[in-house]
Amino acid sequence: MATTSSGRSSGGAAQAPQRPVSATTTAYRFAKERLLDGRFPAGQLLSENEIARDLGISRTPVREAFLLLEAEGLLELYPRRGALVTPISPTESDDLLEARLLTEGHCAASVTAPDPSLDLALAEAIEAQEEAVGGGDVESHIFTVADRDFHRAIVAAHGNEIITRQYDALRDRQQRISALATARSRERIVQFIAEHREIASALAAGEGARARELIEEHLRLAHELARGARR
Amino acid sequence: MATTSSGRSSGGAAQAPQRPVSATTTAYRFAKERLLDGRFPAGQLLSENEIARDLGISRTPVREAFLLLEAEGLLELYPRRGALVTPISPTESDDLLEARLLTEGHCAASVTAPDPSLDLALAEAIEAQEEAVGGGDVESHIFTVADRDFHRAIVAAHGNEIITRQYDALRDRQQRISALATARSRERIVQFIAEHREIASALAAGEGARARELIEEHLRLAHELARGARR
DNA sequence: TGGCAGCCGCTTGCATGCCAGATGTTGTCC
DNA sequence: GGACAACATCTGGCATGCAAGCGGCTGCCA
Repeated sequence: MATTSSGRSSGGAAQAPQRPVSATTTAYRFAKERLLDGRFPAGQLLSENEIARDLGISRTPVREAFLLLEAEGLLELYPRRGALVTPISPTESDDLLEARLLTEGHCAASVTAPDPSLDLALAEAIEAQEEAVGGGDVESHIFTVADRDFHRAIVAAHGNEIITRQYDALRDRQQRISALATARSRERIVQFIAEHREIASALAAGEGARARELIEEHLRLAHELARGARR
Repeated sequence: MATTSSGRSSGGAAQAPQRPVSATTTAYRFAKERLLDGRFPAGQLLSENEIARDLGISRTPVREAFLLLEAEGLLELYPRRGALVTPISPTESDDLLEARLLTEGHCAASVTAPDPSLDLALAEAIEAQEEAVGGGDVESHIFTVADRDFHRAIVAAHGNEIITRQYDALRDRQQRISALATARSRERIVQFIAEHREIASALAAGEGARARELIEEHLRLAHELARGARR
């Protein structure tokens, strides 16, 4: 129950038996990281050859990674032409917001009694965010990761694996969009954290319905801010 | 807007420029079809070689198809061991029901005014089901396909591509489960069609909230029946 | 008879090579 | 000068080959 992301997890290393990491996984992580943080910008054409060369592996595993990324909607493969970084559709951001509202709202609302392990996960995520802010680390990944963890914990606590998996895919896509635009002012971040606290305490009280409302507000606000920043 | 399924569509052929169909796609369709209809039963170990031989292609495209199917949750790849047809978890059926209730209910409820093109799609699906029943064709795919079309139309009409895509994945997984068990008595099918009619007319009247209730009832009933049949 | 070591055959992982489709370019002709 | 045809060169699609991990079988030994 600890994988961060879908499929070939990149995070949550732990100290597994240290399998040498397959070349396919290497290529997958390499490309996905760049797709999500914007180093491979939407509309760019990628070539298997180039990435294979960069990584010192053959085209085969790169090709496999591309296939996976296409299935996730991050890449579009055009036969004998190349791999296009999926353009961000005008409605994508709205569509994602809707899907998140639906999913997170549902999962939050299903909380009707305190759940200590959820509370713990939320507390940890909040703490991580505060540390990031305290350290002036507003730009780093830390904040983003902790934000994901916070929201993911709510969904995961609901215990529906299928929904959780689909939710992870949503976050991946969203991360790519927000990489474009997120104007992270310190005040906003502080406010986000405050909202997280409120949400967490509603859940700790077993008040799922209230948590749902707070989450919806929170997500909408973030959405509006991002939209503003993108313009 | 006509693809039936996710990714490398298997249905909805239409008469595209008749691209020769890539070997990867061939392998993908071949395996997916068998995964969904139960000819590759849960727990079975598949081998790239065998399928490649059967299809008269090399292992490479088969391997790529397997990767895609793993991403869809239909297969689990174990390094150097083989591909295991994902076992059906005890909660999978419940999880799917919940996800469908959430998604379909949401999309249906969003209908607040009549939508002629939705009405048409629903009518067509209902008609196809009746034809199937009339022809005594209760066991055939026709009924299943039309059922999918009916429910999918409601989700697709909502216009959120991301949600629609995820919904398709849900249906794929569900099809695999119901292939196991669906006891199709004629009376039940007739009843299902009647319920479809009710849902369609609620939507035609722009009464999304009512349609939602009907859908929820409808799905729960089907779930219960399937559960009973599976025991 | 029970346990264990070594082997054999299975599997996939991945590199490589060949080929065909697609595109941009150049040279020619009007 | 503009249009078109042939070419050069890029791309990926897929077959093939080799190596290495893993499991089960066999045969030895206690």
